Amino acid sequence: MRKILVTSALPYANGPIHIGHLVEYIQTDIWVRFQKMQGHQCYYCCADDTHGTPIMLRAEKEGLTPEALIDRVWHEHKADFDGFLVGFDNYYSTNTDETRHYAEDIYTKLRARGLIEERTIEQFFDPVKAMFLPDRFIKGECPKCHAKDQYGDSCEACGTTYQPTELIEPYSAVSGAAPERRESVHHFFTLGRCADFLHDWVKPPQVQPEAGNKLNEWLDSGLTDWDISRDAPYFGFEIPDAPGKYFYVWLDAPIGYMGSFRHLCEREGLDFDAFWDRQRAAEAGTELYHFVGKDILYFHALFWPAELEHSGYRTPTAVFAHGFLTVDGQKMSKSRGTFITASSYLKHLKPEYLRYYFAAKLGGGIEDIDLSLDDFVARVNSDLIGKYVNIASRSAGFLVKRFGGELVAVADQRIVQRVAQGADEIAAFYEAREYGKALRKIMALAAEVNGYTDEEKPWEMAKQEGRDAQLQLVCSVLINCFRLLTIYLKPVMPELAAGVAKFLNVDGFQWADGRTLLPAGHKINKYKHLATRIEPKQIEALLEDNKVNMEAADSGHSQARHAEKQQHEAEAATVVEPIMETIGIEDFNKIDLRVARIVDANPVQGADKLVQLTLDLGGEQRNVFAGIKPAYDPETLKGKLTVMAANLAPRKMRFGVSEGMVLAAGPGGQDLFILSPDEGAQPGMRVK
RNA sequence: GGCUACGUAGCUCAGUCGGUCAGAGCGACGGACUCAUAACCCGUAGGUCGGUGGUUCAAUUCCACCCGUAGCCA
Repeated sequence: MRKILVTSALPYANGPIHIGHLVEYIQTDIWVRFQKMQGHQCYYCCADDTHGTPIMLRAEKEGLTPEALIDRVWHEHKADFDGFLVGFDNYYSTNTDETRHYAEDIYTKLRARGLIEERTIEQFFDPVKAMFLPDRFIKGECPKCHAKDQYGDSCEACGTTYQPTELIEPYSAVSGAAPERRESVHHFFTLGRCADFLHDWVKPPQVQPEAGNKLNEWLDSGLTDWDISRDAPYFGFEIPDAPGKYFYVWLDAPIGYMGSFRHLCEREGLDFDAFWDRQRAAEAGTELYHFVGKDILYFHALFWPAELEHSGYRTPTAVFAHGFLTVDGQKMSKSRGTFITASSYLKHLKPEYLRYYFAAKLGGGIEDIDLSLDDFVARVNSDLIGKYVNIASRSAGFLVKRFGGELVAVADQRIVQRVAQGADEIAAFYEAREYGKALRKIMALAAEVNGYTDEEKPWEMAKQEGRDAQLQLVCSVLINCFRLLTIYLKPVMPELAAGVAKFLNVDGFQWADGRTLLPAGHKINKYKHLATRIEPKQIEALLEDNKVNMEAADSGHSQARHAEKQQHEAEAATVVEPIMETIGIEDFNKIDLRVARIVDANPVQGADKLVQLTLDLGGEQRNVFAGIKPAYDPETLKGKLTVMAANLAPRKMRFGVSEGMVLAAGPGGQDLFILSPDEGAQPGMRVK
């Protein structure tokens, strides 16, 4: 049995969890669930990252103490993670005694080894707020392209990077005051002296090959020492032997992994040292893995192992980096509504759909992944509902109605063996974080099972005399295959798997259960829908929700942080059609617009885009064909109020006569939005 | 600017340590079926594998350069 400790990067406690963050937590959670299913001892620890200037200022702005702010955000984050079935063994905070203890411990040991140096540096100081300013809190004119209001580290207009001291007419983003330059003593971790160790360490399997390239680039250009202290006022841990100096948030963030695990150990009586002490960990053979975004590799694959190595702790077994998330091929955008927060997603859609889609896109590398919304809907619906769930749906009815839900033995059936034989390959894919390959394999097996069903034709057996035994066999085969596929999918879709366990009348699923089958005589329960399809409307509503949310969203500039950069997206200008030539009121009045109720809506046989609408105008009913099928499911339109052009000449179409036109906006396809009047409007009312 | 990735069918992506590897899913089209959440099954899709050169008997797969996209430059 392996003994494994796994972490995801700590989310910063100044903003909500969004789907960009979730890539990592879902990726990690799938891996952890897989390890647990294997019967390994595996712990998943994480925490909120709570320190630093942004938190301090944010709390002040909201009239809270930092402690109150981080407490509130902790509960928000925890609820989001619970909602997405991210099963931490412990979700903690960095602002805790445990984390303080290890921060001080590591610092003290590094210092004893002569790896901490004090140097005087010059920094911008805000005379009004009486505080030193991080680069991000200084703004000014870009020295190169002269764009105004650029941040202190880089220009968003021309992309140049520079020192804050190079800004023209700098000002404090906190108070607006002109900053002064002041000297201060800072503490540095002399990373440069760890280069030899890091050269050896930074390579597979500790890091992925692509990550190794990047890290070597940094190594080869020489490591500069790392400034790990900040001056008061600062929300964080005071440095033991340096009053008024605090640990920089990035020093104690990874140490939060230790703090969180320590807390878990206290609670469950685990041996902390067996996972962290260099000697003890080597003896115990424990493993330590960090899942992180590629943007924070520097911290996790250079600073962090160097700190650990030189303070007597074990180094990570591996750091697994992943890429960023784009939505429909572009950075998440608030104006498009694709900056989707975890909580808003959960209001509209099941978490496991996103888990499935991310898993389908994830591999072991550090490439970015794209959430293509159309593809998301199509993939979830066709893979999960059409292929996988359908297997249960098309066999359970016969079994329950005809045989009291009782199964017969199927071990000798070829298709069952085929599915069972996939287990090792799929397990290897999960282990290597090649979830996309795992799911491809699982769905290929599901397709084979559906093919088997079509060959056997159980529905014919059901109608013929004397073929009961055959029918029961085929359906037992299908249920057993469905069970195996569910075992394979469980790391990705734990809740669905739990539903399947109930349906199949079993306790639950471990990976090893894939080596056995349901025994003859086992009875399953009546089948109820295990999952429903995603309607395109749900996606629209989700995007709409997040467009509204943007006002409340924080500008979120802070230190480099997973997915944080994605908040700086450029808002793409929407192409607006030119306004047409001016008309008089008399021209406008020629168009008779009426409120109409959609009393019936049906797809048109033989037409891809048309929906046949029956519209009630108060007194009369109209038949109207509207080309809105790609955007609306006819079912969802029934009963809605909308607006129609009522005096448009009837037009004969291939499918009948259209007596008017409903009003809709948008470029077409799925991006089509029909108008609807506010509450209180009645069918037949004239719109003017 | 330097560096690192990526650019394969309408869409989302596999794949090639150089030679039957030009693929899958979705969409589309045609057919079949009706057990199933109009799901499932079968067939069709002719895309110069970003562009231009080079190496080679042979390149989508190696090299160079160019174009485009993303990221990194602590």
